[in-house]
Amino acid sequence: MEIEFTLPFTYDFDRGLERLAGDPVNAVDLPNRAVLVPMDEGNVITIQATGTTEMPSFILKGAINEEQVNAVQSIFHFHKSLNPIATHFAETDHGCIFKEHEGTPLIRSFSLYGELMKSIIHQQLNLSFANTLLMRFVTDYGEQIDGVWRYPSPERVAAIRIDELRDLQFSTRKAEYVIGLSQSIVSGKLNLEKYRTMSDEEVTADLVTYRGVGPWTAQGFLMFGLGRPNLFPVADIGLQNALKKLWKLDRKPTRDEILARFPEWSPYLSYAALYLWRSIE
DNA sequence: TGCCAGGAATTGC
DNA sequence: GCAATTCATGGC
Repeated sequence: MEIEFTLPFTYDFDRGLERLAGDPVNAVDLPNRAVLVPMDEGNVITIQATGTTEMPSFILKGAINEEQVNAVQSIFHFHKSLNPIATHFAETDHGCIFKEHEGTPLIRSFSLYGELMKSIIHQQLNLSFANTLLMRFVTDYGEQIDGVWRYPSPERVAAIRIDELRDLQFSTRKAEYVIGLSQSIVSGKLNLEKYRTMSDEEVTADLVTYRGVGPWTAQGFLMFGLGRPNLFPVADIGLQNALKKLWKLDRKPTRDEILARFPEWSPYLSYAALYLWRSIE
């Protein structure tokens, strides 16, 4: 199945793609403006941009049914206009960062489980080393099919011994978190799909009961896993550094200084966070 | 070289 | 309860 379509709103696919390219697990082809999406059903869908930010158009190839087309359109935020977000930030008068990233979508992760594993692995590590660790995890235990890496199944990870991950340079705790969460999924206690219909607060309250998941990880999961628009991980070092730069401070902003801006950015806190992250990449 | 990194659990008072 | 410490190792 091959589909061509246009979007009736501003959409900066290239910026969205740049962000996806920062994750080495993703199969992104920046020069050709394309990305491969591994689907749960086993096939791979290709999205390629053919238009511009102002006149976005795309070719979608490889879907096996209408449901997959809808799923992908939801993942990429093709289904709903981004214009209200740009309008909102224009009115809050917070400058150049939000204006500059106008039309940049929050593209969801292709796997809820993968997003959770990635978040755990990224905790408290510099991005470079975190990505090295993540790629070791995926290449050692996952599989590459049709040019795209897939995360291992929770079943596979649940059976890993801690010392195997230690050999990949995971800390003991990080190994325990990754394996333990996978075991909870295998047992049926933790059901990530169930979160899709729950509120941000309900998902957070449940997620943080699991060892290895704190507020930062829960908020990241909501943003990038479920695509929720109104979260801002105040504990995030990257966001603190981005605000330090934006506000020209000689120190990182305090929690209260950040919280004071929430009313202006709400209900699009996630986009404020996304654009701030992009501003220091 | 020493501090920091897109945190969270554990310990100590 | 809340602050300090620990985890682990690469990056700069």
